[in-house]
Amino acid sequence: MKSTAAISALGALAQEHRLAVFRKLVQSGESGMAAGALAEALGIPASSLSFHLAQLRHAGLILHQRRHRSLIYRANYPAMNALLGYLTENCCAGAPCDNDAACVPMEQERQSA
Amino acid sequence: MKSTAAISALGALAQEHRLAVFRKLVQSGESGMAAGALAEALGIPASSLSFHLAQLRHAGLILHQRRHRSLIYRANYPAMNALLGYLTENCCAGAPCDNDAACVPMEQERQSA
DNA sequence: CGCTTAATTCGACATCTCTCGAAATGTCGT
DNA sequence: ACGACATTTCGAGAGATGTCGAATTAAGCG
Repeated sequence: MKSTAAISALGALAQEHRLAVFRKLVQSGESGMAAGALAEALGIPASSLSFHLAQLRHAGLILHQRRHRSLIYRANYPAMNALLGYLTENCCAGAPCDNDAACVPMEQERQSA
Repeated sequence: MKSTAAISALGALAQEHRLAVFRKLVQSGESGMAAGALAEALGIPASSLSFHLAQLRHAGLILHQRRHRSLIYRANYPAMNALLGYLTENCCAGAPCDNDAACVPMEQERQSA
């Protein structure tokens, strides 16, 4: 990961609403959440949320796909892993995690069914 | 770590010059670097650098102490660990590193003597 | 096609951020 | 105390970011 990409990703997460959105998407796992559902859950006006989703998307931290009339957003786990990797390699002493567990979707949500 | 602290830390790192400063301080290990040395190494005017150092300091990511006429800055490793911990816990699936290695100073710089 | 729902884009505004020279502050050597 | 050095604070301007209602685009249903 290049430092410009890291800066984009850090900047995308460095905002109250966007961090909340990203956390929510991580919690919702692979199935993700529709924009409207996010807006209601977080109490953010649709147009404001749309702005923040675009920022997260440009930073590569989230992905979206259309399902019927809704746009479903979900966390891009590999991107988050790359950010964590960048930070541990470049901003720590290079003594990070050597297991490859890292950043994976929260499966427990899905397997509850 | 609270999410407000995480946002401060993320915001502090989400800037070209500040990320460069922090990386430089990580590289320089426990001994740190003086503000002037940083300014010269990174080609940033003193007053601009001072502004960025203040941001990093307010975010808790760096520490400083006076040595003779210079102010020596150094990375606050525990703060960086806390940020990494926050991100792996809240923005990943809670399957982070379970070893406690994490973020430690780059000792190889010092032990070269 | 026309209607409804879902979401984005536009536009205008307020606010925060970054930059950097000049002035002020703090520290040391003599 | 004075001069020189290291750094910060001040101040003003340019530019980026966040907000959100209104208008627009897109998808599905009858």
